[in-house]
Amino acid sequence: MKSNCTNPAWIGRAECAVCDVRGFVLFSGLSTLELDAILQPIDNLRVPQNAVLYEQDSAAPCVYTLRSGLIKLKVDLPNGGRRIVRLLRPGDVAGMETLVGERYHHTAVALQDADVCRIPREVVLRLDQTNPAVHQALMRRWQRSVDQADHFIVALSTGSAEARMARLLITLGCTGSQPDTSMPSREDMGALLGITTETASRVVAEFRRRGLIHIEKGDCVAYDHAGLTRLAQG
Amino acid sequence: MKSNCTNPAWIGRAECAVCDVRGFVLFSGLSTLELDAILQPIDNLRVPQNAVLYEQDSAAPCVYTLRSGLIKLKVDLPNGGRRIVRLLRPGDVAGMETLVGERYHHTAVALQDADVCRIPREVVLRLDQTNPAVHQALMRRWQRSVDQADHFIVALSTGSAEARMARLLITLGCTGSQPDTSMPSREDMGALLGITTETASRVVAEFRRRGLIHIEKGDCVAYDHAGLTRLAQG
DNA sequence: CGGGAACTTGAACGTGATCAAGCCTTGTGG
DNA sequence: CCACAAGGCTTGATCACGTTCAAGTTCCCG
Repeated sequence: MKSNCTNPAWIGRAECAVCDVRGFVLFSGLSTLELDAILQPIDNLRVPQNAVLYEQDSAAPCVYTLRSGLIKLKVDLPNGGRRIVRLLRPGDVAGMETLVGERYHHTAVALQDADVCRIPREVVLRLDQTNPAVHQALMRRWQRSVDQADHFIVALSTGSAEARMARLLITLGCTGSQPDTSMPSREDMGALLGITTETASRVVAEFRRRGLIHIEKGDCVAYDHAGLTRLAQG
Repeated sequence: MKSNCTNPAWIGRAECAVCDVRGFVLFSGLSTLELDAILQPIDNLRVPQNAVLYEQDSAAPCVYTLRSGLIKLKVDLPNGGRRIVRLLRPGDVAGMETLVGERYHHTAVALQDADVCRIPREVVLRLDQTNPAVHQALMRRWQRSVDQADHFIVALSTGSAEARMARLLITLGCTGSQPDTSMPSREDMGALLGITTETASRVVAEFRRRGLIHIEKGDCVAYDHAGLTRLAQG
């Protein structure tokens, strides 16, 4: 991880003003001038795949906005297992619990190389109080977290393994941009859906045989979206 | 349901100032004077058991604070089933999605007779902008929703039926006050845990045989808290 | 090319779903 | 006050699905 925003010599600083997430992230309501004023304490970090962004129950001084990549929030279970409770994509915010509490509620790990901005709690709180647009954006983010959590309950923790997997693939595809998406490991899929790694593997294999998905080199897939939607029903 | 706060003749209006939830609900930061000024558009409702407070996807003009009782938020599944995604207790807020959106995301139904205050979106938004304490309270409520949703994923949708049921009973017991708590129907338990009504019934019966719980007249239980905790592990 | 991790596959087992009765409680009308 | 109907709860028998444990296999990286 390297830091940028706090380095006065970093010419990339200006990039924040044109940052491609700027339009839909926390500070979208700020003028370039305002933006510049608060950039000082903000760090831009690269989080390599599988790196831990923060650990559950550790002190939580900062929130993070995701500029690119994919991040999972997981919870460690008493019996040694783990459960993934959220997937964050570009534009999402991680660690908002710092705004009303002391510690992180999850462990955040990059599923794909990620690019994040680290923002001290105080900066967000101050902006939240002074700038209505930021405040509005913050409320939206919070509601978004709730919606995503609900989606995990309703879509990814309900019904047969087959139905859950279909819904997961559809959810991943919703990233929008490309028609194909990179796939998490079978182990992560298991932790996402509340099933074992083996079952995840079997279901994916079966989907492949039926021609519902197609795995190219590496980890990308193309869908028979209609067929998956049918399976997702239950 | 009868209305109170909007009725000028309602002497109970003063009760809001001494309302027992006042200390830990949205408006805890307001003076009695401020409180009085905003009371006008607020309705106090009684929601009988099994009554619907609001319907999923319907227009959402208001948020509701729960003063007493128990409310479930459920989602209807494409295949006809339903899944309960949250349980609200006194002090919780329902329908916060109205603050950033147009429609309710769940159907809210009273599990026990409930007493709620209905507050128009505009009132909350205005207070949120003008009163820092209200704003702070709102953020806490939002985070609380997220935490509760996470709990449903991690505790109530993970592991064997037995473990889930144990965690549910512990969660219900956490209401705190009495040592015994009223139990939801077997059907609701199923919808809470993502299992069938029959399995819910079997597990409860088995718990009873083992002396882990005890069901008195009506729908109240007393726990062997230690034993349940052991089962909850996995 | 070799070693390791992730993935795949198989066979046996166990848990929960399903379908189908029966039972108990509650409320209603004769 | 009893009888009966209705809905929720319980229980049983069977079956399917997912877990578990144990090999293989493939892929990737050094």
